[in-house]
Amino acid sequence: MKPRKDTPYLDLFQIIGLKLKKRADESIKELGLNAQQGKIIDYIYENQDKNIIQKDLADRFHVRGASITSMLQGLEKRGFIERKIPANNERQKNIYVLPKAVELIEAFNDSFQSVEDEIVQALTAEEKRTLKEMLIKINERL
Amino acid sequence: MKPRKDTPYLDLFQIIGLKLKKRADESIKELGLNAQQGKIIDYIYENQDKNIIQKDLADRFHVRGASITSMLQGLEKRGFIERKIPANNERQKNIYVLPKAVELIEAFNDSFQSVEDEIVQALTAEEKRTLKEMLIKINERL
DNA sequence: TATTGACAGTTAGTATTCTAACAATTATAC
DNA sequence: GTATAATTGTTAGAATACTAACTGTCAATA
Repeated sequence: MKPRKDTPYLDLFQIIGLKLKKRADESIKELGLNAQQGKIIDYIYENQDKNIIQKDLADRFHVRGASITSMLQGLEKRGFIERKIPANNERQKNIYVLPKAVELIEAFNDSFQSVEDEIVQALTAEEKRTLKEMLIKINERL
Repeated sequence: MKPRKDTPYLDLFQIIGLKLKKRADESIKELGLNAQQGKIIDYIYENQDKNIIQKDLADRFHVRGASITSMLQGLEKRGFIERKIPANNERQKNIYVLPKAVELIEAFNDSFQSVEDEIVQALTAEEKRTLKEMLIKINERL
């Protein structure tokens, strides 16, 4: 008899990832944004002094350049961010957060923190440390 | 100074989840299916003697009923599965895998197994056990 | 048994991400 | 210096999952 195929890690990561996405989306829904948009605005806000470009966002969030284009066009149209072509390289666009978005950052960071807390609520401090180490190790090698 | 907001677990789960989705999709791409379709076909194959209905798939894979309808319509049109309304309940549809799909199951299970192995490649047997326990605990409470 | 509510699945329309092909700019190599 | 290659971002079109509204069927109850 052939050994049963089983992929518990793959399955668990997929399911947990899906659940977290839904929780995070739900938690900032009232702000008119989804979790991905919130995370991106926060990242731009924290790094806009470093002249980040769209490619940096694509790398950080593991999505394609075309997706970033589409997302940022939406956020720009709604007045959350602006994009400026820097003087030294006309291929690029630097990204900046506008006041309308800055107002929201604290609120959705609080929301994300709640989801974060839910994830590890059942773990001891020791377990949390171990888990974080393993997740980092897995992510690095993937 | 206000404490820095930080959500390493949320971020790591999202990134690892995304990477795994892409790996799994890539690994069975040549079979003309994506990972989700492969997982669903495998699940149907393993459970078709239990008279599973579309709702079971929605629950197992944490997607909406409408998404299952759309996915199964596609798989049915391409000859991978069939759906039959059972005699005892005309609201439901039982799902069965057709030979065309059965042929592929072994191939994409091998592919999924490779991705599974990549996830935990850098962990010891002890660490793997610990990780699995923690993931299960997290998933249960989410 | 008639009404009401729950359940299973579908449809229409929206949002997000993807791939592939492309344009424009900058870097590299000869 | 010029041709070639790499980089950055955009567009068009496809795929997938979502919500909300809907149909039809079954279950509960009064």
